[in-house]
Amino acid sequence: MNSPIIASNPSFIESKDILSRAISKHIFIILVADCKIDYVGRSSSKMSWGERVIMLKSDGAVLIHRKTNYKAVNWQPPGANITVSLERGELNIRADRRRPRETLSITCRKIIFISSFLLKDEASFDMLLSEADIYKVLMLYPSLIEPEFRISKQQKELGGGKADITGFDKNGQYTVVEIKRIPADSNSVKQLYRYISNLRTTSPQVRGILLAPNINASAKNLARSLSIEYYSLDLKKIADIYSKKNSSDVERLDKHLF
Amino acid sequence: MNSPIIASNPSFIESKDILSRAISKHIFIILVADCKIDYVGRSSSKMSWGERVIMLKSDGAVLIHRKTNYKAVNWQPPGANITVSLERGELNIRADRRRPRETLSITCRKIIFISSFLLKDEASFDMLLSEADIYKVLMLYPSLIEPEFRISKQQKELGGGKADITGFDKNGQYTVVEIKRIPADSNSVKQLYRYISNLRTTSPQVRGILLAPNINASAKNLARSLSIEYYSLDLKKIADIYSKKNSSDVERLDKHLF
DNA sequence: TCCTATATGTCGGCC
DNA sequence: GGCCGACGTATAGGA
Repeated sequence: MNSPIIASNPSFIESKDILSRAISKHIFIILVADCKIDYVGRSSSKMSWGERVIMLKSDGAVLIHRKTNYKAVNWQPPGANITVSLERGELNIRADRRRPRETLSITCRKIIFISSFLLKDEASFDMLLSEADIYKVLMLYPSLIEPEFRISKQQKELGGGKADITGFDKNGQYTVVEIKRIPADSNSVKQLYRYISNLRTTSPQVRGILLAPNINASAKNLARSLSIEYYSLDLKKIADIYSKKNSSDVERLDKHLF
Repeated sequence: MNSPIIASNPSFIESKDILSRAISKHIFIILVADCKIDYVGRSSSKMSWGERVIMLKSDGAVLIHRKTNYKAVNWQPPGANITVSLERGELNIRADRRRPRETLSITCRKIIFISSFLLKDEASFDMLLSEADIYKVLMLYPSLIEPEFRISKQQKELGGGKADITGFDKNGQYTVVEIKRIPADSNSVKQLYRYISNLRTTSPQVRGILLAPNINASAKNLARSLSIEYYSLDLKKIADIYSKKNSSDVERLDKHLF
């Protein structure tokens, strides 16, 4: 964090100066202002005067937050072109993007507070136990799926980069395994069913196994009616195995599979 | 905006004081801090030290923003229980919620900036031309759907409170109309197909009409193969009609249909 | 409470 | 760049 700028009740001239400079230098800006908002694009919206918190990020993202709710009331994703102007005694901030063509206009009649600064943040964001992580562990220990389960050498591309496993059960029956790291719902069942339904036209005994930490009642019923099996997945056990990856084969899997 | 509090480089003691007071009084807080984040819940994530912007809102919503991207990297929706504590020389902010059980922990080793204030904002947020708005206009002027189209007195509950219209075309053929205010995709087609597919088992000539400002190529193909018709919807025309609602029947529709 | 469908969904994959 | 599918999706509305 170097050279933060903080100004309370700045004039429009001062505000415009701070904003223009910060925007051109891709510096983070927080603004608290009495403003009105116009958005036109895929949808359109309008909001009249009120005090809101506005963030302008270094990548062009724009966020307008009201006093409640966790989502921004209006926004522009990264890459927006941000311009600032003084018009009729009001400070206007516009954020435009093409494809889709969308414009966001913030008209301020009073700047309560403005701050701009650089954020030093190089940390990685680690989502723990992703579906891909579970996949890696199961690939290493197929018996976690089912005793004597053998994984097919050729992993079918089941669409959309999904981390699913195909193989053969102890009776040699071809089996498709779908992994979820969150409770399975009827979509999970339907998805697995889509995968195996055409396989079943030629060999009806193809098994579909859904592995998830949990399943809701309707999904369970749907699975039963579609002859899809559900087994609960012990995420803690998987996490324990995964956490020992330092000296283990998970690293090799990382290299070879991803 | 009354009595805003702004502090640069506050001590932990001072910060905790400001935070505790603001949280108990449900006052908006913006915090810029060098912090690390732990989230455990439906998923889990971890992020080590870095400078981020944190918002604590009056309704219990918590947002952690990094220097880029328009979405918060971690968050807690409204209703979270927020607690602040000093532990081992670090300031910890926890936001917990039940159902689903989720905890978000923000550990700060340096507070760069803290500000708390009330936001005066009573404005309404107006989303213009919703699907329901289009529905109202088409209910008033069925010929916009198709010349001589007659709307069925009994609107079928087609599921999920959908703003869809059923009626009869100029040949007396039963027709289901699905309205989209954004470009139609294959989901739109599939949805309409689900509605009419069982109707078609008894009367195969039932028509399905998809009305949208636009349609993508794959959806168009899917529609053709499922014998669903697509017609483009002139949103501008609809908006023009809708905007004249003051003295018109749209108001009556508002009262009677919603 | 659960289920369903929408969303300015966003995001990331692959083609 | 577009299409497709998952997401800590969130969110609203009905059963």
